[in-house]
Amino acid sequence: MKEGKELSSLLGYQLQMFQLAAQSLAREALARHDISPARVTALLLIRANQGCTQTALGEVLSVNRSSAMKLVNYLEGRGFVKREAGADLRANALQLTAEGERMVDEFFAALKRADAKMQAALTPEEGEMLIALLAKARTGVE
Amino acid sequence: MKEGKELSSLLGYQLQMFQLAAQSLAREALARHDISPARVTALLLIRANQGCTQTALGEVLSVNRSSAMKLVNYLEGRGFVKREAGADLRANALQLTAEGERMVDEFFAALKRADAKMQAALTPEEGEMLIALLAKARTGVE
DNA sequence: TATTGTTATACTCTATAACTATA
DNA sequence: TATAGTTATAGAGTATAACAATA
Repeated sequence: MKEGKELSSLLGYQLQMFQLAAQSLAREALARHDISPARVTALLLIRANQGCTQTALGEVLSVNRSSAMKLVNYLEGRGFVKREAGADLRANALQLTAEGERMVDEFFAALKRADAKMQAALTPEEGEMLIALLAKARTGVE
Repeated sequence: MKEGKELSSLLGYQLQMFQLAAQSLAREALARHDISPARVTALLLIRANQGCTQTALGEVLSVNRSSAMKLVNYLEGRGFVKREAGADLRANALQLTAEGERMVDEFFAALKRADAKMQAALTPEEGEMLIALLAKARTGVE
């Protein structure tokens, strides 16, 4: 199957296609832990923002309150996250449990290995450049 | 919300986050045509590979035969694609209809506009570099 | 009044397994 | 035997709308 010049020149297309491959690698790397890349991302975000609310977490991940709740339900069910009472009694202050703290390091190491595979065809400099360009481009959209 | 150094340095994370923003722009750009970016991608692939099979289309898009079929059902229902008999009587040879040929140009123009917005924070050279790096990285995964 | 979390419900996308017709 | 398409069914993931508690 050819892609054609037009399709190849679309950033959106290259993004989508590489994301498919990247997702697959990340999923594979986490398979033995039986957790998805998206859920590990949530865990890493909670660790970097202890005490944050479900709504704030959802905003970063571009999902609504309802979906954020299901995400936290799952992480709580696995024993990685606990909901504590915060200053605002309406909101849950999210915290990692001891188990969550321990596992998040393992998950992150697995993602790092997947990351290396994603960059197999790139030099270290190109890999850094790609990460930097993605981060920079994102600042222009939000 | 902070991202934390670890998360920011993950290619998989930057990819996922930028993809969310990019998807949103592409969806917006196509909203008045009531079609998703993924379906337009399929249309563009069929145009670049007239006579291809559903299975081949699905492989490129990383979906199975069943999902590829639903995709083609939709495109056929919209009148953009027709299933013709090929040399292999088991397979459908996919072709764009006249309507499909006409609309695909409009869809592509809309995606081009979304693409420009995705690159708003980048110089033209950086945009080209990003596209090239994504394409190059992908070759190393497959 | 506005916001957080929650619940119930529905929609989209994709996967699996079994069937058919060709090869 | 193997492959392309099809069908029926099920599973994620997400969205919407309405409700309770708190701000």
